[in-house]
Amino acid sequence: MGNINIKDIAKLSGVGIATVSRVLNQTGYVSEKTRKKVMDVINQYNYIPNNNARNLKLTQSENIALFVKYISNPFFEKMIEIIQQEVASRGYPLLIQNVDENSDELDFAISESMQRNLCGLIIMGGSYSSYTEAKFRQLGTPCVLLTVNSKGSVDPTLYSSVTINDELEGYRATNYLIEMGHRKIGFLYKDVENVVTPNILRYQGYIRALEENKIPVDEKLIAPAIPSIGMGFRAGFQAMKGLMQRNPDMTAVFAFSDVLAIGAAKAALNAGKQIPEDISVIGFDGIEMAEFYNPTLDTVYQPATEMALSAVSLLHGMMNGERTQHIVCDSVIMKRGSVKMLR
Amino acid sequence: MGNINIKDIAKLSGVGIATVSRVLNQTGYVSEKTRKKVMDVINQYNYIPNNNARNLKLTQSENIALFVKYISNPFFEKMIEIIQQEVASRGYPLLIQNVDENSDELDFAISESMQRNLCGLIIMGGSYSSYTEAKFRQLGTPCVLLTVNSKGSVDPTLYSSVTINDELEGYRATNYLIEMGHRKIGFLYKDVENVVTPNILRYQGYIRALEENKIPVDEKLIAPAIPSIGMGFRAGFQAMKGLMQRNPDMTAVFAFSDVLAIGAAKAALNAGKQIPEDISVIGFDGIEMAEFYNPTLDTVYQPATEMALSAVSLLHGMMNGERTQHIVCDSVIMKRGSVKMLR
DNA sequence: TTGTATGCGTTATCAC
DNA sequence: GTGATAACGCATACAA
Repeated sequence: MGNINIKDIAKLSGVGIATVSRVLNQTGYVSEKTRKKVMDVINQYNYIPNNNARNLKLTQSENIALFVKYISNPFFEKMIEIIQQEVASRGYPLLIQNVDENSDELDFAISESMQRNLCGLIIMGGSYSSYTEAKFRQLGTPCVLLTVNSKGSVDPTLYSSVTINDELEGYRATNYLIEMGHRKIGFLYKDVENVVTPNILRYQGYIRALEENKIPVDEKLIAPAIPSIGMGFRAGFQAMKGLMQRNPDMTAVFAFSDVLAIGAAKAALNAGKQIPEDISVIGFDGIEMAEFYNPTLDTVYQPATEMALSAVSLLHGMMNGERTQHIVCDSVIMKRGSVKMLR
Repeated sequence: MGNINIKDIAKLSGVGIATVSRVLNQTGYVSEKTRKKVMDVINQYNYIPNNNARNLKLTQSENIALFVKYISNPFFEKMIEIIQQEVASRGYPLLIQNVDENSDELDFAISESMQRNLCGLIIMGGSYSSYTEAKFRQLGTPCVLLTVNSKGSVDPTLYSSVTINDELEGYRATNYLIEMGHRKIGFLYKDVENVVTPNILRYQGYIRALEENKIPVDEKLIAPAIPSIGMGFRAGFQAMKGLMQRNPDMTAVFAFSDVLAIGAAKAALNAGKQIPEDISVIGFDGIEMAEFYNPTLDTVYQPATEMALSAVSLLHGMMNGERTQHIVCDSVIMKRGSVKMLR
């Protein structure tokens, strides 16, 4: 029974209800003697204050929430862990909420924020669209967008963000392949209708790199992973199979995520190809798994730790009245064992 | 500003506060005309009821929480996703909480449960120790343990559980290697002092298989992954390096998780060994990544989907007054490309 | 069918 | 130093 409340504690320790509250919250004066007396009772009965009542009274909770679109994305794992630790170290509990594919992450965040009186929130994943100024105003709670931004369509003082320059990094990765002598470069991405996500931006970077190098863009080389299979290994595997069939002369593949890249690599290996001898593969994200794959995968490494730390730090700052900021982190191309110099 | 409340809505729609509440909760009678009128105002002002107040009043929330020890364990990913979907499909929001390494998951759950008036909870990961009857009684909320149990030290009507038989599966995996002709079998596990976790049970199964087959247990072949490095790929990598140095004649390795197995495989590959020609590797869990590794990894596949579904189903049953249950699922040894028949 | 009044467990403002 | 007591926003028994 968790039915024991502050009134019970007050009665049991023979003091007033306000005194118990003071002991609990270390606010106001209370003599050492009564403090000890009350604490004893609290410990004895294992009393834990009810947060709902507390939050209701304070019209604000001490809860920070993390909304994650696609919580099973391995790239998010590390960031989730760090965010959790950082938030905890600042004395707040972290509520993690998965946002399912069909929900709008900001709408969901607004709803949850109002319902739970959140004091701050981080949105990770998601898309660049659907973020309107009205929504941020309605939210009215410090908010940090992680890995996405609003593309400048919203007053930037309404939220903070931590991102990378997806278009630029996609451009760089493609350029790297081109510099290594590749011309027939496949691209694996996730097709989401009418929604701007990081992978679309990376795709744009891919296109730009080709065009700047006067390499014709070939539709056949571009493979949207089948949405129904999701964004996992299997999607990369299937997409790569089709890609190889359509393009026997393809020498390299750029996948918009490491997970997709690993699926693609497996498909190539299964087809009897060697990596990188027969086909080069580069992924994106820099998840640990890419490092331990066989062969070790080249990838565009996003500084996940730094990004997560920045996000929490920005949020904490905003909660203390500091200004919003928009941080764009640099990625690094990890040149390892899966891209071969041609000729 | 989320400062708009039920009283405002009542005033704005020219009705009483109770009527708004009735409209909101679809309880009691309310004429279609006023219902519509109220709904219009609600939509217009984007009113969202305050959950803290609601939960406080109801002395119970509609929140189900999932406590995960080591949320970054890839094996948990899929289960988290399914649990989230299942819980949502039953109309409850799911709060996911990571339990950090140093916290006792049950203590944490008790505290959170009381603070938030949870109506049900699932604990995933964690250890077999520390679960006492007193704690479950204090919890007083439907609770399902997933992947661990209390080892019979607690009245089984106080909670439900969904597990596999870790000792037996560890035994089977080892036996499989022995049947394939291996005798020098390394074991990779995570050493946690004085705590019984699934990996200790798998270790016991390993020992039993050796003993039953009259294979001497060799301390040199047993490698605890360094705790400070964690349970990730890197830990498996490092542990395997030491293992290979100490045992040049080792022909097979059984890792207590796929993640550890992948790290170990990479270490073997880096040392110039072929898998499975020079050394066989088998993991545990059956994460998707094992299937897409190169080579495809043999593993003890845990029915993650089934386990997650069962957990939610049991919890839901308990919330409706049904009895507790203790489900032990069967694992399957996936025989793929990383174990070789010796001679 | 609708409105009023009470209490859920806290915190904080007062008096004492 | 301490103890009543009024909110916080909502659901509901009860009266109308």
